[in-house]
Amino acid sequence: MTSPRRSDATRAAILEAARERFAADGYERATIRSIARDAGIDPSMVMRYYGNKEGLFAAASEIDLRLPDVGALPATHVGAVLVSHFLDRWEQDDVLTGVLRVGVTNEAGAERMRGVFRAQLGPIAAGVCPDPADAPRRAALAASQILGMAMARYVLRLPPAVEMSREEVVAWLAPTVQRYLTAEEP
Amino acid sequence: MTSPRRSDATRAAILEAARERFAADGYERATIRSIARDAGIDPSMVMRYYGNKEGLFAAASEIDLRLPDVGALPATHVGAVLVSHFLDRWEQDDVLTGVLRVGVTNEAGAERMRGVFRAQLGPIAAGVCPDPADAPRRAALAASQILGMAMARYVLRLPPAVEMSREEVVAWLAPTVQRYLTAEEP
DNA sequence: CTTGTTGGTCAACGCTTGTTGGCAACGGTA
DNA sequence: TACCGTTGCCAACAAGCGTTGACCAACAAG
Repeated sequence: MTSPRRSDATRAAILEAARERFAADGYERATIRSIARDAGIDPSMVMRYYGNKEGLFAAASEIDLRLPDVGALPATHVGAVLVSHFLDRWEQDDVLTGVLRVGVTNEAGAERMRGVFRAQLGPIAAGVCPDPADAPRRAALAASQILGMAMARYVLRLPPAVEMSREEVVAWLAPTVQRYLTAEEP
Repeated sequence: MTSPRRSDATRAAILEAARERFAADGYERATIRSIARDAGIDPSMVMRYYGNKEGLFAAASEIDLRLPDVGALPATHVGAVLVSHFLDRWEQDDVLTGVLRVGVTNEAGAERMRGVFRAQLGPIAAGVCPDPADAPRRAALAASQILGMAMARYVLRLPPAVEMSREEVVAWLAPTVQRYLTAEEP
């Protein structure tokens, strides 16, 4: 279909540099010039390939949470599986931290965050919670706990949150998420 | 001691405008010029009274969580009292949203956040948890849930989190915070 | 070989930013 | 009255920003 272009390597280098910069600096301080410098090309190339800074961010912030199919596993382990999965994703993928950072001061980033929440976490909640009608609420509760730990551990770096082991975090957070998603009442 | 200066009104106007701008826009997009315009004075006045932009932020981001004395109330209600208190504070005080926004992209903001956490939330945890040795860990867990809900509800504005009633949020989050602070094991 | 398309650099644009120094008006004090 | 520190505005600075258009080299098609 789409034949490979000679510039594909450059495009990829730009995207990679953009992801790192957005993750490390947020939207405003991640300048097109610094991204271009990291990618080893001229700033004007970024404009040619991605239109403007917003377009670049849109391209660099595609998120796939790769959430597992929770229908296939015992309903009592959903919390642990989800928490564990999110810790993995956050440690492997700069984009998550990037979008979180950007979403806080930039409306496009916040909108992207809401989209991911609705399209990817929503269905999970709908699949495991008792009454599908309040699936969104339950998804939001679970998201609040997971986002909060990501903030504490990877963005604000509160010392005790950073020092806790992976297993410890999972052990404490899993019951919470499990309850938010499946408990009949608060 | 310190006699009132003729410029106290101006200084206060600057601080108020700064708090609003930092809360609404974050550190980078809240410009000294826009803050001065809001305060109805010249940008150079901001420099004279607060040195530079970082100094202004430092002055505008003093945080007092006004946490209640948890020793005085039944240990089983700590979770509900804290969650309820934080919702109040977040809805009344721009500074909290401001520092949260700034802390995400600015190191000074993150440091301020860590300071508040250690000095104000830490003692609370130490006062109610079984073993004082892991009070910091428990405080971090509680903070992660509270911060996460603040993000979802007041910063990212995930629709379901915004639409939930205050009582509903308290009902769901209180047992979580209670468990993080007082449960013997995860 | 010529021609047209693509990949890439360079220099500049208009604008905004934080920050600085000069200068005029004010208000107590002596 | 004359004086001096305070308060405020104004104009400018250097630096950095996103963005643009002209221009050159490499390549593919005819």
